[in-house]
Amino acid sequence: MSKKLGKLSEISEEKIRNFHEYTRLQGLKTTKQRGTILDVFFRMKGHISVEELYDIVKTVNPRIGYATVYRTLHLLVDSGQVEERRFGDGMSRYEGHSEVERHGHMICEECGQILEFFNEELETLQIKLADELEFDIHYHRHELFGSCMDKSSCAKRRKKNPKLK
Amino acid sequence: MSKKLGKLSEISEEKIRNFHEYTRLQGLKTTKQRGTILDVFFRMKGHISVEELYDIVKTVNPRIGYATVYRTLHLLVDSGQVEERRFGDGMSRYEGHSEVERHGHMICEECGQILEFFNEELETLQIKLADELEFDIHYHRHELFGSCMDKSSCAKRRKKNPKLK
DNA sequence: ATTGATAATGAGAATGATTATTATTTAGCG
DNA sequence: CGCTAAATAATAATCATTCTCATTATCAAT
Repeated sequence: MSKKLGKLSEISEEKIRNFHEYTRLQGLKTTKQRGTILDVFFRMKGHISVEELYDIVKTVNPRIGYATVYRTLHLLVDSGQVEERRFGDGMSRYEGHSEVERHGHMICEECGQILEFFNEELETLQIKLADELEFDIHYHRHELFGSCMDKSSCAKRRKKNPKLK
Repeated sequence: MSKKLGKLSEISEEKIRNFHEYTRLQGLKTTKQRGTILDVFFRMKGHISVEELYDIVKTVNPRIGYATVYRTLHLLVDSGQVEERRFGDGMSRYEGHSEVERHGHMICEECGQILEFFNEELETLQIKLADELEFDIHYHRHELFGSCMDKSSCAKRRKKNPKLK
């Protein structure tokens, strides 16, 4: 953390506090590496892959290893501050937070762009359906695959998601 | 296909016909191996992993290789007769058909049991939301993770999904 | 501040699902 | 039958992720 980074958002700071609270309760230790990884992660936005995160972490502290990034990300998920997502490109992506707590994604198969959506009615409906089958929802994943029809964006972003079929 | 297998359901037979129609149109060939794999696949139910399918295919014709199972499954997906799903256990699963065309899944984190659900209202809502963001849906994935609260089932099936956290 | 117990790290090896390669076999068609 | 492209089997390669283990760091108790 020798390098200076910009300011963190209010919500990110809270998530970092929650994370530390979690590790403390679990009897885990506070390390510089985790600090760096959290700092970098919560300054990024969108749906971040391990590689993307690792690449930036490297620029802050080149001695941090891949495994540590993985481990920290898992801890972040376990602590409930971050969610793990798997779209179709073969790797996990993590998102720290969003404007809305529970939301779905629309994934453009042309360019890989990811849009988020939220609808109260949808949430209610989900709970109703789960109740009918006596199922208790912890979290959900709602993904719509299709075309975003945003020509300029499609062309631009395709390159960044070559694996997306 | 030397081994005799039970009868195929009406819908499975149709899917097999559709598959052959697809391969014919694509100029692809009909092989014994694919025949065997289809026969076995459509007699299985639920959300089938490549390994599960391969294990049974082996008992019918031990000379069939892993790669052929993968290739055939991909063809089945391409032909639109089968859907590929990825839940959280690290491998793809395939489902041939369901009572309902478009449906979601409730996945029990305790035991790995997968329930299916369908709701017309949900479908309509999805389309409405997509329209608002000018998004054209090709297919969707709607998964609710939680607990099925089916004690006996939970205990029984946990063994089969050791990876499920 | 030092120690001791234990968690964390880093580097690289290992894993496991999936894909690619390649030599050989087979289907489909004249 | 005989040709040609596609398919197969076996195996190597790939790639994200996890594990191993020797070393280092944290932190509570001394």
